[in-house]
Parts: sequence; structure tokens; C-alpha cells
Amino acid sequence: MTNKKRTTIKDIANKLDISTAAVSKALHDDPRISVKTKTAVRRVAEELNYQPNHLASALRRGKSNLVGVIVPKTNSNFFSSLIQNIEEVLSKEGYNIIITQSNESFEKECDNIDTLLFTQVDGIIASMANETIDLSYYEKVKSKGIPLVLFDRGENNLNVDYIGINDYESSHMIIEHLIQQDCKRIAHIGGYKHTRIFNNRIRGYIDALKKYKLPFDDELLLESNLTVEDGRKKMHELLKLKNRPDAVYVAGDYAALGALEVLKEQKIKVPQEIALVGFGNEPFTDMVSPKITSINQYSNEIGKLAAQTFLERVKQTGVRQTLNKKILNAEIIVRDSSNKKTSLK
Amino acid sequence: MTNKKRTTIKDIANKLDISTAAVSKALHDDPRISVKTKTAVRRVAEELNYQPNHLASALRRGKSNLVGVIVPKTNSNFFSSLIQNIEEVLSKEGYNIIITQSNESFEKECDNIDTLLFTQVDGIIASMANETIDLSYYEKVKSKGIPLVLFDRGENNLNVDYIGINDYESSHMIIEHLIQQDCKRIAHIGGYKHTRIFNNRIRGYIDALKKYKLPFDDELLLESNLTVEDGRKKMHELLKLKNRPDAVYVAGDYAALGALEVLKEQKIKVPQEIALVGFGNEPFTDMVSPKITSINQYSNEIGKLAAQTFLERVKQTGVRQTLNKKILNAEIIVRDSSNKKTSLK
DNA sequence: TACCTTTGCTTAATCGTTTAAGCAAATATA
DNA sequence: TATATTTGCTTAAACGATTAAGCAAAGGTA
Repeated sequence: MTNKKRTTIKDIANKLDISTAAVSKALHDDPRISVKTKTAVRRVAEELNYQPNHLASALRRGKSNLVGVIVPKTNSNFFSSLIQNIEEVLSKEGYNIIITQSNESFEKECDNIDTLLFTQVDGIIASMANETIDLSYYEKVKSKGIPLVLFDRGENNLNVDYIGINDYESSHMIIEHLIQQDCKRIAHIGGYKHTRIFNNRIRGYIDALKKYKLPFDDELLLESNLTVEDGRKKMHELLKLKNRPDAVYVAGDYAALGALEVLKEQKIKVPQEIALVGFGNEPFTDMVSPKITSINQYSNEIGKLAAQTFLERVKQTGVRQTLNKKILNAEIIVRDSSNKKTSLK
Repeated sequence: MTNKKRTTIKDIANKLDISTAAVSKALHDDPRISVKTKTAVRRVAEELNYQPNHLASALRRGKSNLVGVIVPKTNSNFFSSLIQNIEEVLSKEGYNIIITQSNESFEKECDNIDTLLFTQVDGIIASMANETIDLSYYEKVKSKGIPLVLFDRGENNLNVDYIGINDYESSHMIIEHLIQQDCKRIAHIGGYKHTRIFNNRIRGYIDALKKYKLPFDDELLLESNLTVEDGRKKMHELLKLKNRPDAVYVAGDYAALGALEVLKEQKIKVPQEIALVGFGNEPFTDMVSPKITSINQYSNEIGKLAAQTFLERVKQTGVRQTLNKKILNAEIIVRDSSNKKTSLK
């Protein structure tokens, strides 16, 4: 109610006529403090509604117990549930997280890094914006000597930890599945080639075609920012071809959704005329009609692993960071948009 | 690279053989420092790659320049773009934001409040979890004397600022629209009655029916948590009625999506047999088929207003908080799911 | 010349906590 | 009984910045 000053350990110390050092130690359960003093301190702390000043202890200990998280956008289920899992793991260890969105902008991402470093975070867990090609800005984080953990869009040459899925093999799984559905002319609406994960998916796509002796036609390989709008646009492009594909593998669910809309607008039967596969297993893939086949990226596991990796690193202070990739095996979730058998019945 | 200690103003002071006070003032462009000294300080600061220690200055000034944001979930476009706008406005004023998700849990929300207070934020901007009925935990924030701004799910008796839309009138707009479409038996899948905004929508629904002389049938008014799953469930309940509705107004887009799925599965023509209206104008309402009529909640404006309100409050320190509602006029976006005219063509 | 202002810095305290070092009293050991 | 160890605290210096107060030198005024 009134703006009376907050209680500090000094107030507790005065009340009990002991030193602030004793109070601090009592609150931290130091073995050199008697049980009697500890209980007294706790009682008075409670009584005066003492709340520790985080800034002071962070300053003194040189540790803020804050972890910065940088994501492109929070409005996808992938990133949102990933963040939730990071938070869950870290909060158990006394860390709080600061979430920032780059909004797919390189400039904003650099700003975010500065902001987080300025806030004295104890580490950064990040996934990169679409625009980000040059990772050298992250050297700033490394040079501070705090852990840097990258995930998803973040495979790197920075010699830092990385958590992701096996994108290359995922493409193989998708192509194999489509071939089982008798598709012969499979297009790929891919992400930006400069981003490692999307490049891996593209390579996987090309190599899988080769493996199954399907011809590679570069008309069928498009580079996209993977938004709904661009998914629509790229689908239109594919439909303009004299020789249309009979399947489209889209490297992101949002773009797949856009593509699906176009197919429905053009009354093209999915999957009979054109089969469709997305990537990411966003909840809406199971909500639209037909439901979209997609790849489960295990956002929960990635989040947990990223947090755990941070915790490991932060314990081994001083140790030079080394590359440490943890790659999860993704899973294909077959739904109506590519399943000719069930959707025939 | 190496873990050499960070540069402090002391290092700069030593190098130039002046006091740390002079350095601090020079960096803050104090008029009592000569231009010569200022340029020298800036040069050396640059040279030594000086980064101010935020914790130290925050401790000294009793101000962290951090603002806490609490949202139920980040994975909707509403909250995601709201956060983005808050961030945009606040970062211009030198504030950084810490985002936390309550994940629709009351307990988590209280935890989040504690976490933010512990982190010494200069204010909190929040929207409540579905579970939250009792707002008394927020008194903790008020008693700290820092600004508290609530939005969307946060209309309150706490005597703090609130930003929202005119939910009651929005319901009227929807009912009017549906009546224009010749609907006579309009159902409402509403949110929790204990949440003020959902209660307002329910009241608006009931009063609008009365206004247009349509009978109110309490079979047609259902309370929901507004998830996709529950939207499905409630739609099933409505379809089980002997006397089915010819229109359904759902208080949230996700639940509306669930309801739409069920209608499609049951081959019920939308909007001809049953018209459907959602709330929130999530991007997917424009992506599914048929596109869902919805209410634009102006997340951008709400975000900006919330941030601006915080900034106003933080300037008038000491002034007792007073209730200050800012209510925006929402807008109905008519799409195929309720537009019998266009969808007949 | 004598005094007042302004300029440009310094000194030192402070924010609230942690922690190394030290010290007196109590207890154990020989 | 004399000495060593343990217990339970205190003292005081940090952490890095900010800031009120003060002071010497330079410049201005009468």
C-alpha cells in the first residue's frame, strides 16, 4: 500500500542483533550457523516479509540466474512448447528465462543478443531468424564465456552445442512414403538454402530421389520463406508447369497449409491428384481438411535437451566450449493429405 | 575467447588517470564534464570494449529497466503479436521485457508473478489464465508500488489499468450479423463465466437476443475452455439437441475451429445449415475452408496501449494507481462461414 | 586587488548481498 | 592442566555503478 522501503537482511540483522553476514548465511543454510539462529532468522524474515534483492546477489556473485532465449517467433506451437519445456527444466534449477523474438529479422536478432548480454544472462539458448546467414554476431556471446546453445535453425561452425533433428533422413522418410503412394514426380518447396537445416532437407530430397531412381527436375525445387502466403505462391508456380508434380513436399507446415488452400481452390484432389506433406507437425495439420501429413520435430524433447545442455555447460565453467551435436530422430505422421489408401475408402 | 575479466569503469578511470565518478558522468553526458574528457572516455570505453554492468546500475538506481509480461500462452497470434508490440514500444524507452507463460494455470501464474518480482522488474503487464478467478495475488504487485497493467483477460476490481475491447458490444455485432443472415436459433459456446470478458460476451449475446426478440434457450448456451477439443465436444452436444441451432457463435477461434471440423465431418453445410462465427481473428480463420467469420481484437493496438500505459504510470511514481480502462472498439470480419449471400453464388 | 561564479573534477558513501578471514568461546584431546 | 579443534559468529571488503557533497582552479565582476 504505502511505499515503505523493502526489507533487507540488514533489518533482520538489526532486529536479532546479529550481523548481516550471519543472516545471509542463515538464509543459505550455512552449516556454520546454529539451528537456533537459523530458525530465528527465518521467523523474522517471514515476519518482515523479506524478499531477497536479486540484483544485489547477482552483482555480488557475478551470476544472474537468468537465461536468455531467442526464437524467430513465438506464435508457432513448435517454439511455444519448446520454450515451455526449457522453462520447466531450468526453473527447477533456480533459473528464470527471458524470451525474445527476432521476428525473423537479422537486425532484431543482433539487438536481442545485445539486450540479453546487457541483462547479464548466464547463458543463451537460440534458434536463428530466416534472415540470419552470418553467425559471427554470436561470437560476442562466446567471448563473454557464457554457454551458448543453439537448436533447430542453428546448426553451426561456431563450436557450440546444437540440438536438432535429422533433417536429411527426414526428407528420405518423406520421399520413401510418397513413393509407396505411387508418386513419381515429387516437388519440394524448401526453406532457404543458406540455413543448414533447410539445406539438409533439400539434400535429403535430392539424394532420396536419386536413391529411388526418380529423375531430379529443378523446376520442382523451389526456395521459400515458408509462410502461408509464400506457400500459396509457390504452389501456384508448380501448378503452372506443363508437367505438374503428383506430390509436393513442403519444408514447413504453414507453407504447406497455404499450398493446400490453393489445391482446394483449384479443386485438385488431395492426395489423389497431388499428395501433400508438410514439416513440423503443427497442431493445425491435424485440424484442416484433409489433414496434413507431417514430421514430428519433438519440440518438447528439443526444449528439454537444450535446457539440460545449458545446465551441463554452466557447471563446467572455464572449460572451452566444443561442438556437441545432439540429433533426434524425427517421426513421420501420415495423414490424409498423402495417404491414398485410406482416403479412397 | 579467454575468460579475461570484463572491463569496468574503473579500468577506464585508471587508464585515463581520472576518477570512476568522472567516467560514469562522462558516459551519461553530464554537463559538468568537459568535452575533452568525454571524448577521451568514450574512446577508451570503445577501445576496451566496455559494456556497462546492468546489475550494478540497477542496484544503485533501484530500477532494473525490465518489464515483466505474463500471458496465458504465446502460441496464438493474438498474444504473440501483442508481445511484439509491447516490446517495440518499450525498447524505444530503454526497457527490456521478460515474457512468461502461465500456460492457463493459476498456480503457474502466481509463480510467474513471484519470479518477476524477484527479478526486480519495474512493472508487470499481464493477461490472466483461464483458471484464475481470484485476483488477490496481484495485490502483491500493487504493494510493491510498481505499475500493473492488465489487458484482455484482466478486467478487474483491483483499481489498476486495463486495456481491452468492447466484448459486450461485439456480441451484439455478431448477433445482428447473424440475424441479417436469417438465423433464428443462435447458440453460444462461451468462455468461462467467471472471466469478465467472457461474461461480457455472454451478457451481450443474451441481451442482443432479447433486443431482436429472439427467444433465449439455455440449451443453446454452453460454457467452454475454448480449446479446439472442447469446441468439438460442445458442437457435438449442440448437434444432439432435438431442436438444433441454425447458427453458432463461439467465443474463441480455436474452439470455433473444432466446431467447424465437426460440422464438416457430419456433412452439415456451413453456413447454409449452420452458420459459424468465431472470436479473435486468428490467422487460421482465413485459412480454413470455409473461412471463419471472426472479431478482430486489435492485438497490435492493445499491445501498444498497454506499453504506453505502463510508461505513463512509471513516470508518475508515488501516485496512487487508479482504475483506468481503455476499451477499443472491435471489428467484425465477415467471412464464408456465416455469409450465406456470397457462399450461395 | 578582493571577492564571487563557474567549471571540472574528486572523494566517499551507497545500493543489498556475499564471502574470505578472523576471532572468541566452547568442546575435545593428550 | 595445557593445547588443539570445532562451533558460531563478526568484521570488512568486495561486486560495479551512481551521486551528493565538496574543492581547487579558472574566469568574471566590482
